[in-house]
Amino acid sequence: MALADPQDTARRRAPRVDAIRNREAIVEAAAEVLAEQGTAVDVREIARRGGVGMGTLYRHFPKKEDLVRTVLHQDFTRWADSARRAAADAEDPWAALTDFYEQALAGYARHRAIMENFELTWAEPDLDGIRQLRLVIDELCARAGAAGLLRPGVTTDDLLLLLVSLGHAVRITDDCRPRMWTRLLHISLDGLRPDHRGPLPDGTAPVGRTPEAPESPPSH
Amino acid sequence: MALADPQDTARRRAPRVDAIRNREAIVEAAAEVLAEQGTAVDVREIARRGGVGMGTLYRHFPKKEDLVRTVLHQDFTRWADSARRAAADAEDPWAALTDFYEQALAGYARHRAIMENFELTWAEPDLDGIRQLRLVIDELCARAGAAGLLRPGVTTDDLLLLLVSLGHAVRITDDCRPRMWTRLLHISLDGLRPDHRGPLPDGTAPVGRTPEAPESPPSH
Amino acid sequence: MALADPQDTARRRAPRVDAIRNREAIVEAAAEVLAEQGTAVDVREIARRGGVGMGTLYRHFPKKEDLVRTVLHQDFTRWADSARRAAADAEDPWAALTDFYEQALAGYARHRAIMENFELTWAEPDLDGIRQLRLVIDELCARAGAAGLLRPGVTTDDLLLLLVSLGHAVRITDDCRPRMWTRLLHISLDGLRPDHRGPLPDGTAPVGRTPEAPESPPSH
Amino acid sequence: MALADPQDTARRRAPRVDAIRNREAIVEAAAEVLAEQGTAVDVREIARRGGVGMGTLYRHFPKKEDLVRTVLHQDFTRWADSARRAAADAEDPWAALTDFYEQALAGYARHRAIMENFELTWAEPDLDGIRQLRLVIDELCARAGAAGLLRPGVTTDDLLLLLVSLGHAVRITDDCRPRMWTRLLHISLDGLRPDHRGPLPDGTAPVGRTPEAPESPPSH
DNA sequence: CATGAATGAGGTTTCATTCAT
DNA sequence: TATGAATGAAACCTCATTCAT
Repeated sequence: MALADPQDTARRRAPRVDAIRNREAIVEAAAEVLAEQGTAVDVREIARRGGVGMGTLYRHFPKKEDLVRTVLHQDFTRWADSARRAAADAEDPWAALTDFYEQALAGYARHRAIMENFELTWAEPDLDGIRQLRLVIDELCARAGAAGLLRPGVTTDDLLLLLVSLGHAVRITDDCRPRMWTRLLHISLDGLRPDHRGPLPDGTAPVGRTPEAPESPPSH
Repeated sequence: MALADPQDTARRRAPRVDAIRNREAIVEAAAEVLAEQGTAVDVREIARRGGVGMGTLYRHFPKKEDLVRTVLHQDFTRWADSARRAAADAEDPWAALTDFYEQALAGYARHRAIMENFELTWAEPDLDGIRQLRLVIDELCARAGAAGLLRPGVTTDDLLLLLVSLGHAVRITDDCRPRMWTRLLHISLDGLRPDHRGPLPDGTAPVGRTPEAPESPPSH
Repeated sequence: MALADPQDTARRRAPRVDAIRNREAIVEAAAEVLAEQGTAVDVREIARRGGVGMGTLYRHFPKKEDLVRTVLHQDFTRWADSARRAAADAEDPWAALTDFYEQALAGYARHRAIMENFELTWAEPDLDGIRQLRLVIDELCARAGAAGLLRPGVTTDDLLLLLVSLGHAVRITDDCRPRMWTRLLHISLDGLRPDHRGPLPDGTAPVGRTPEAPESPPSH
Repeated sequence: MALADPQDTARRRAPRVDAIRNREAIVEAAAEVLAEQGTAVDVREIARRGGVGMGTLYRHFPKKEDLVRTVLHQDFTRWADSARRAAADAEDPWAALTDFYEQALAGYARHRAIMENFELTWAEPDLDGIRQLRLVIDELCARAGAAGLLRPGVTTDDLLLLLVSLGHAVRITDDCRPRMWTRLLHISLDGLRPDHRGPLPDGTAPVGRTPEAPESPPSH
């Protein structure tokens, strides 16, 4: 049995060695290109970089979106995994949280496709890869909250939105002012500290002072 | 010279007047469309709404980007103007600052093209319209700082980046969770308060705890 | 007024001269190609024969189907018109009917796209061009029936189906046995003569002798 | 020879037996799919339903057309056989003929590929399967003719073309007006009756009244 | 000078056929 | 020998930009 198995699987798997290599090459190439250029890339560019023909690509991923989803799922998952590990290593819940942001922003904020699709978190909340990341944040939030290190009322959604928001900041400043975003992160994290006991708005009322004549956007 | 010119053009009244009207119609239509749909919009849609032909549009703006820049310049300028007025009306420097954010985010964050192109603030810092907005923020920053209402070390750039960053948050949550962003604004503004005396990073060193193995993004 | 009009229209129409010429060239090329090859043709072939670029074609006809419909409408209409004229010229109702079939089959049965789309007569009965043709047949049917020259119970639908059916016969024999179909037409028309008083089935019951074990098609 | 061969292959059992089984599986699957969807079907669908790989399929049938021909040959043959049997059972020559049409149209007219390729009867007259069907019709024709039940001059080709022609009628009406075609069959069969003594055209001259200006098709 | 028609490269997807395993 | 992955030429359609009128 133990002997037969390798052969048996070999028989079945023989043709697949190439396919698997190709699939991986495609996914890898796509991950590269999607990170660099976002989801608007030409599928041919992916095929070219993966060293495969269009047909091969479309055999593995019948629609461009399938490929994009696969890559995003993979990258989100990797991200979530490494974040989980880092959280486990952290000294205290607050350090876990700050490390998470630092590493997320230093690492994944350049991934155009990830950042592009992060916004779907609210519009289409169950994109599978994002869910995993949300779980990580959920836990970070709970731990810091339980330890009394987090401003009361802060939710996972708040932390997630902060992440996306800062991710955008990273992307737009990264070329010219490489770590300028760390200042913003610092500020935001301080705003999350528990010594701010002022209640957060419920997401329905305006913040700060209500403007009497809420300056409207250009009339167009 | 200064005398002859107006007369000369006045004599052939039609061209200049029409041209100006057309130019304005184009810019107005473009402002509308760019606010709604962002820079990816079809140029023909702009020409159609402006009631002019493609040729006219391209005579005034040889490249799509020229038109986009013009519109953004205008809209940034208008924004800066209204923000300046609002700042003058505010009771105190802190209220001026919070009002500015609230109104900016409630109003201009829906302007797709503005938000899309805000990122050029750092990549291409002299987009003229943005400079004006920056001046307004500069003043808000200075006033709040002088009144001791702002955390030490906060710069105009920080406030600008916060604006862009929150603008992104608005855009991605606006459809599903209309005012969720107010919570993030609250948090960030609290982080800007002067009771946070911890120094901000200089934009070169990592924030929080230095990660020993700064988890890198996917190797691509 | 009479003077102004030409100028006025000229002002508006000037640019269109080309467009109209192109549109006509496209339709003409499409008519050719569709007649020859049916609706499966490559759009580029049409553009090439029309001497225009793809963009021009798609400006006039945003979808391939729009172009196909336009051509079919035009060709069906022409057909219906000429058939109406021919019917008016015919000596008697029977001659009108036989002439119609003869001419239809000699002329339009080679038009692949027309024949392809004829089958939609029942599936999608209101394709506009076909309706006109149906009216012609309706009249032929009524006249012949009123003159007692047509077998009782024959309907427009019967005549239309006969036309499509024989059209198919024409297409498949045309290359090798050019006018073989005339024999079938002869036979069918004789079957339509009023001396056949046997009632036609109502389109629900089997014809001839009911097969005890109605030989089924291959079990697949 | 007859003895050695089976033994020889039996010794290396796998190749021949498998090959035959595969070939049959392919043909069967193809018959199914071709009947359902016509010749435009994707080859992979056939391989999938047959449970074989593309390579196997292409080993047996180097071109898609080879497979199509094989299937059509088989299906035509089966059809011819069952038709022959039915003809033998029929009470009289006329019943044999009408039964043949009724059954053919009720059964095989839904076989998309058969109907599609029936047209090759004249273009490529020696497709072997069709020849067999032709023989059946030949006999039906001869028997009915000999019994004086058929209009003089009617040929096997006429009957064959009628079959194809009505088959087309079946296909295009089957979905919406399931048995409408029986009326057309009735009419055509009546036109074949011997009381129509009018000579049939020889397939070269126009039928009915000669149109003075034989309305030509669109000038293309 | 205004018009809007024309251009054609470029994007995604399908499928008959070949070829490495 | 069987497998099914790989190939790549089309096919349809869009849109920034140019050019004849």
